[in-house]
Amino acid sequence: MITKMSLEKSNCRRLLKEDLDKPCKELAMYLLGKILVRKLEDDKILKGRIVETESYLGGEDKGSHSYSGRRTQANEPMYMPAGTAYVYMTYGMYHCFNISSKEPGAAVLLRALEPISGIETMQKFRVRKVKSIQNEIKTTKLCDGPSKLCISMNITKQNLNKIDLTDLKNDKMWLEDDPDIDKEIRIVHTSRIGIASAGVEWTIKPLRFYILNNDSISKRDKAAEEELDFDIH
DNA sequence: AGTCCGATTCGCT
DNA sequence: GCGAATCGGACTA
Repeated sequence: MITKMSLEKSNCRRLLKEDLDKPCKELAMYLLGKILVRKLEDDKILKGRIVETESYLGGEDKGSHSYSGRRTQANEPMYMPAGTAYVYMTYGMYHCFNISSKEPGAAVLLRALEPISGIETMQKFRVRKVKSIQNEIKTTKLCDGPSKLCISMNITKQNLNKIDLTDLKNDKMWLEDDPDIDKEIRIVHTSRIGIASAGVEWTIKPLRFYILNNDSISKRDKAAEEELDFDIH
């Protein structure tokens, strides 16, 4: 019994400040394959493997909330130390969850997770409010979007904005190494989603990253995937 | 105090 | 593929 516990512990190393203290783009790629762990009020544990991320740089990045140095109460977490949660509300009803990077004003948006555990609980959070459709959501569709993953893992601004994911005293949400990660994963680099108003130049920059052939991706880019194949063969 | 809009999702066509 | 839902907060005056 004791053996099993220590085994689990060594397999699931919690990520620390030094692990996340990386430049934004580097952090976005580093986070792929890592496990996001959420502990609910009732001690239920939810886990999902990070499979899609986006970098939002500071300063010159027209797609970023911190474009041209904009700094407000709402985007303050983008300027906080690496590993800080930046949760904001969008469209008046959804949340997006970011992790701040080493550079002030730059953060990584989590766009998709592959559900690992607590899937029944995620289903409950995702239950539709409309009565007409009540069929179960496919597991791969539970967290295949930035706001869907927030709903599934009960991530809200009120809950978790500004928490330090690397603080060992924080038991609400943190990151872990994935003991089961496939070492052969290939990363697709492509354009970001939903920032058309930032203009083409900043939309087409390859600042979105996802794990090739994963079923929980929000939006595949077949052209970029073929390019990747070409590069490798 | 008023306006404008979004790093989205969902249901329907 | 399209339009509606829905509201906090930045920005303008």
